[in-house]
Amino acid sequence: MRADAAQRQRRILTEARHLFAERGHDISLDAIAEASEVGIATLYRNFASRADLIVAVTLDVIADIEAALAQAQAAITASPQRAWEQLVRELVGLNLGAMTDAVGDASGWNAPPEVTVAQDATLKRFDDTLRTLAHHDAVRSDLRAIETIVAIGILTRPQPEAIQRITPHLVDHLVDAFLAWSRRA
Amino acid sequence: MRADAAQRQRRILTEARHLFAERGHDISLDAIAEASEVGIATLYRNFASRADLIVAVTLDVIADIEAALAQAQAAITASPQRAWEQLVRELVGLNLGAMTDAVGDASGWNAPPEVTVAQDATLKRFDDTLRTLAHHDAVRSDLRAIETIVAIGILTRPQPEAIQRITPHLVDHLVDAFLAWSRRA
Amino acid sequence: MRADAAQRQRRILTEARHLFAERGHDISLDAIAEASEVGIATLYRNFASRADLIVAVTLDVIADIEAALAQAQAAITASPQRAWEQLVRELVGLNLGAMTDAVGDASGWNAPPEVTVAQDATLKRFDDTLRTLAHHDAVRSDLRAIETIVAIGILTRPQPEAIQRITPHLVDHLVDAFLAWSRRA
Amino acid sequence: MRADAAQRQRRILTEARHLFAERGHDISLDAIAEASEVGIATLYRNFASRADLIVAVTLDVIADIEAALAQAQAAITASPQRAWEQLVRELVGLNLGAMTDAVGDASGWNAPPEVTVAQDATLKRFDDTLRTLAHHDAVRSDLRAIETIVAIGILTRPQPEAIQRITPHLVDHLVDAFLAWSRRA
DNA sequence: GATGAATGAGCCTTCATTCAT
DNA sequence: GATGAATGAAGGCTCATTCAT
Repeated sequence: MRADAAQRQRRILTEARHLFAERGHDISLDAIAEASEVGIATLYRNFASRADLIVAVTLDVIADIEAALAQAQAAITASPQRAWEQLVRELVGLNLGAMTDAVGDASGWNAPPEVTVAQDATLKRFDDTLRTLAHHDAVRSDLRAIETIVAIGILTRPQPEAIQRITPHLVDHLVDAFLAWSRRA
Repeated sequence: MRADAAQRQRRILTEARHLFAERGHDISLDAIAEASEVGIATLYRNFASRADLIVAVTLDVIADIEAALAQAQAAITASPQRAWEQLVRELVGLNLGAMTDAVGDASGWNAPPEVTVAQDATLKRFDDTLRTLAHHDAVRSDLRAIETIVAIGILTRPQPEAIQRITPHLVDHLVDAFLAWSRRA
Repeated sequence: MRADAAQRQRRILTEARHLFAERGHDISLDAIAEASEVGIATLYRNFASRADLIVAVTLDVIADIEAALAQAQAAITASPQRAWEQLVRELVGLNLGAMTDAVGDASGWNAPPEVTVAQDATLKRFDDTLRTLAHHDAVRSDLRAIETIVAIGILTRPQPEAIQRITPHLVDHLVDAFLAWSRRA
Repeated sequence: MRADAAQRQRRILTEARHLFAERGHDISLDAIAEASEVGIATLYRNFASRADLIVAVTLDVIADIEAALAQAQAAITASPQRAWEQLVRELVGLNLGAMTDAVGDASGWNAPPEVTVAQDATLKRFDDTLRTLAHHDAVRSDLRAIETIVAIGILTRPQPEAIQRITPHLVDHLVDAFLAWSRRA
């Protein structure tokens, strides 16, 4: 049952991340539970509150950012330019915007220590990577990790489906624009 | 009496637009009524439902886009480049993102005819302007009005205050990036 | 409608007081709303939270205590002994126990200022009355208002109905016991 | 193994009794299980429902009342007065009020046969004891066992901590009052 | 016509109870 | 037999919308 439970928790987390990404932050926990095919109380056993669930999803996203960073760092020596582009596209794929959305009821979301600690560590590593990239002239030297993350978050914030349908390539274009800008001295 | 009523409706509209921009789409109608210094029932007399209010605000925004377009068109002869930049910055000032946010419960928002008609007219005029600008090499020739509008909407979507505090110039940078991209052949 | 609303608020308050007294503190707000013949949201319009409703009921009870005190003070000159007994019996009739019960989830109930202010004023007046009574040898000189109130609260705490049925006169006896004790030097 | 199981059941029972006494009737079964250092399912294996647990605790209390009675009966010959006072103080120490509280959701608690049988037996023995005591002029002749039990239950009902802090000796005083009353012809 | 009050549906959360290992 | 996990029903509370003055 241990394995079963872990798997279920994973499913809830994944489903939550999907739904935050797809339908924005005002998705109900009931909806997440249903999508995960569990009762609402099971969701609560795994995540003690809505805030806790958001924290868990955030940590999950941060872990993915870490992974993307590691990959990028390994790729720098081969081609800094390509490593940077890869990294950005990887981050775009993570739906960071969904978290910006989920986190920000525009009201005060005070990230708990677990999050800020992980966040700070990741941002530090990211800034290190950026320094190396700047050294290789792959990015402008005044670019900061936090800016990059937030920028990608802004660009990938969940959109009403209608909008996505009408302008399907727009986000790609904006990412291109950001990439171009990020490289300018 | 007529004037009084019109003024009141105007105030509600303005206040709603402000609040959508400042506090995002989950602002309550009670809050809007209070900010407008009218009873909730008066708000409902003027706008039959939340959706209707959003429609009205959207039309208001579209009117402002029209005005910005007119201004731009007048300025093209003097300097197409400057006219384009001015137009974009004007649109950024309109908080288009607030509407993207208000409209998009991500769920099905079917714009009513009034909106699509106005929208289509404005988009047409916008596309005309873009054509002229492209002719003067002020923007890339494949840029479309809808893309521009949505792009600026994405960039100016209301952010959690914390994020604005941490990366205060980011939106400006992204607008710069978009401008640069929009000019490339 | 003003009058109507005030009356409705009064009805909710009264009904809440009754139900707290009859069924104890874990009565649901839905039940109170239903007994008051209003929707749950109306209850919430009048009392912003469960805590607020309890506060209101408490203030209502305190007002009744004040009235009982005034009556007692007027009656002292005629017969201190009778005045004291009257006062105690009056307080017993107020169902103070219901409030002890409602207030005390055993967890921390921090009385808001409105309550403590009213409480303190009433206790002060009560202690004055007790001093006068002690002076006339109608009560023991070491008796304090707070003790009296709490004692009567304990004696009149809502009981399971079964218990009330089996020992119908018990509370009267306990009140007699308290009265006798209160008079001993 | 048998002994182990019995001990575990005993521990749950004791812990439940403690927690009912300390934190009132709205303690959760999870909390009781945790305090007993068993899983919730184990608690359920031993006591099929919350009601059953309350029954068991009640029987446990009744057994303690029996013990107190036996002690009292043995002490009567030496000094009826002292025996009576001892008995009352013993009963006060049993936290009968916690049970009144746990039992009484004020809603219909229909004591199951096991309880009524034990209860009736104990009440009978208690009434016998009272008769003997009355014969020795140690208590009033119209005092009944059920009244005594319920009275002590009322006086020892768990109070909000704040109240206990403010009037620490009150329960003692009320017990004194009851004792005095119980002796009057 | 403007207002405050009323309403029910829906959300987050807890808890007694059952199930599967 | 003991355990942790799963569940649904219910409670406190909010909000878009309607009603009565």
